[in-house]
Amino acid sequence: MAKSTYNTLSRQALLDFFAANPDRQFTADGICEALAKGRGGAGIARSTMYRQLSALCGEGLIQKFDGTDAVTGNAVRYFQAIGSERDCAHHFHLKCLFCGELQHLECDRTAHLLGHIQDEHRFRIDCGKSILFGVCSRCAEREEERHGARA
Amino acid sequence: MAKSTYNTLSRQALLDFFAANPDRQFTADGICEALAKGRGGAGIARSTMYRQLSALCGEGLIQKFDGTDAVTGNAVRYFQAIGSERDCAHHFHLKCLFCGELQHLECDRTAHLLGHIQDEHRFRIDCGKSILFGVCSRCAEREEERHGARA
DNA sequence: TTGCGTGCAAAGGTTTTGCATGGCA
DNA sequence: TGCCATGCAAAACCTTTGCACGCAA
Repeated sequence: MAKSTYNTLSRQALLDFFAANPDRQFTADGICEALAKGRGGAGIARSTMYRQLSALCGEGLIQKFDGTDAVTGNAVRYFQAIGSERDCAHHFHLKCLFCGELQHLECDRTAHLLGHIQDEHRFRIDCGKSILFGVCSRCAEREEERHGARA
Repeated sequence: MAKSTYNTLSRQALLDFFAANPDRQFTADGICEALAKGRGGAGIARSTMYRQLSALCGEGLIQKFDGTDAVTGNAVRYFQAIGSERDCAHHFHLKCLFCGELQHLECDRTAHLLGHIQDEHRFRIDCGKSILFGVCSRCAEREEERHGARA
């Protein structure tokens, strides 16, 4: 089962990084920068980064999904740890369009709706691949303050 | 309000195309090919395509979202018509990972859940930007047939 | 006539691949 | 030692931009 046979420094650095940031998502470039800083400029080459990320996805340790870079507007791939304790396959994920925060929606009513959709609408949702975008409470408040009027 | 001042052939071709395919989504490249075939090889340049798509998004006539090309695995942008009658801002969208079919989930229970998430979880979901991925009933049946056992 | 829209080509950003070298087991 | 993983550079991919020309109004 073990696909990656070698436990290299790059692999370990990535695993450590994801373990330290279980609830956040990153672009390949973002991880490169973060690791470069954390290790005093050593860093990992882009090609290695992508190859390792691809391998980790294959092993099911992280997941990848498509998105838009909030700053540049470019299409990018986001990568995020898959918590082993956390059963991300059975709850929705809410991502704030402004700050990028990812929230796990662990909620009975949502779980019930998933059952309803599967039973009545004949559609089995794959929560691990589904992300609901919107505005979190913090950013909603900030927006209201900025615009003032118009409740 | 009218952003696009000119009603050019390209613009009209795109509007016609989206009107003829309200429930499907396309990559910019896919639209280019489809138009080239439909118009006997005339077609529209890529740059024009992207500029028009961008304009139509700005006008709210179509929406764009990030995804992965099923064949190549490359990251792409999908574009889809926004039905004027249909209020896509207030219901979920289900996309089948196998056949790509997009289903509008117009359902009271789902609408209630949206209210619940906004009130209790303090998160305002933007349905127009959110797509739930999974497996539709047709493809689920097909998969069962193929694998046979394991009900 | 005015100026937006178009097409072509070149650039931009992200991700992948080839090849020689280096490191894990 | 054998083989995988790494790094560099070049390529591939999708998308955007610059510029001159054409077309809608």
